[in-house]
Amino acid sequence: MTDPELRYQTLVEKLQIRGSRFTSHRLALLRLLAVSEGHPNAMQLFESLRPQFPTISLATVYKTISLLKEEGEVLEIDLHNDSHYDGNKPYPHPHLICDVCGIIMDGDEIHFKQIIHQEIKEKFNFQVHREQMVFYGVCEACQKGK
Amino acid sequence: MTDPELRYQTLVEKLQIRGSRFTSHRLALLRLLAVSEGHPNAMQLFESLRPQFPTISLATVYKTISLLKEEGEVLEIDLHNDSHYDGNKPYPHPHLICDVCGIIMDGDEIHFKQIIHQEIKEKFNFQVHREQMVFYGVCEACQKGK
DNA sequence: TTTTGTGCAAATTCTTTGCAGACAC
DNA sequence: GTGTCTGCAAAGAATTTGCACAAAA
Repeated sequence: MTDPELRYQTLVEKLQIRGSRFTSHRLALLRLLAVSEGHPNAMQLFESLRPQFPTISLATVYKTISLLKEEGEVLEIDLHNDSHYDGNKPYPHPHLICDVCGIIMDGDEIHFKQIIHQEIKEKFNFQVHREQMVFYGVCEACQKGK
Repeated sequence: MTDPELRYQTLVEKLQIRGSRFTSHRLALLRLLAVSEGHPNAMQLFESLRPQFPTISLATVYKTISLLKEEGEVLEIDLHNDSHYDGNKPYPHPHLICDVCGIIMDGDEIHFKQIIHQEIKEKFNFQVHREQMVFYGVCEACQKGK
């Protein structure tokens, strides 16, 4: 687990190098993305920031996310007609999505990645650069009927 | 590999049982989905059918796909703002997408599925019902510079 | 003061929906 | 005949874009 403050600094530095400027809205969004353990979509980020920044717009959220994606500092998770973002762990990793409560969990402790890439290389002679794995099912809490 | 004609019959039967009716447009779409080795999206299906059925509409394509999804006879692949469909192998299976030529290939001969589900069960106590795995990279043909 | 970021609204893209007429059965 | 399917056009939802103004450096 990355230290959130450290992660925030990284995001700031990446944009600094790029020559980007820092508005209060943008800094707040960076912090939110750096800290967030969840996997918000653009609307959720927008709604999270709105109480503190009532004039912020959804377009600004998209535009800043777009910068961070270019820098490889935000991972986009393509779900059905809905993109979610992970600014905390920007490298591809599996996600577990509960059909009952909708939670999106990280499955980054799963260690089959090398094996799979190897198998794909051998069977299909296909060179994997990145992957997106989403597992749908029922999370522990929902199984226990909470 | 399923026999395309057999697969077509299965799709027809599924809709028959359901009490659906068969227009020429719908039958042609079923055949296209059953036969297709590729992974077309709605627009591509629409364009494939249009030469033979100039009056067909995109809405009809979506509506019939929707029926087949309900019957579990079409697999939807959620890509970035773009859904592709597999009516040939409707069960979840990995896909390999070439960043160069854009081809979507089946990776259904990859045998790590049981292992992964087991690992997810053990590590997260998460019960997997279905999954979507997409691997992006460079296909054999494009590696060879064709 | 120059360049980039912002909010707004309009435009895009993909998909769904409502409806009157067409067609399957 | 009657109930479903169709094409069309409009509506929705997520995302992008153009632009004049605001703010950063």
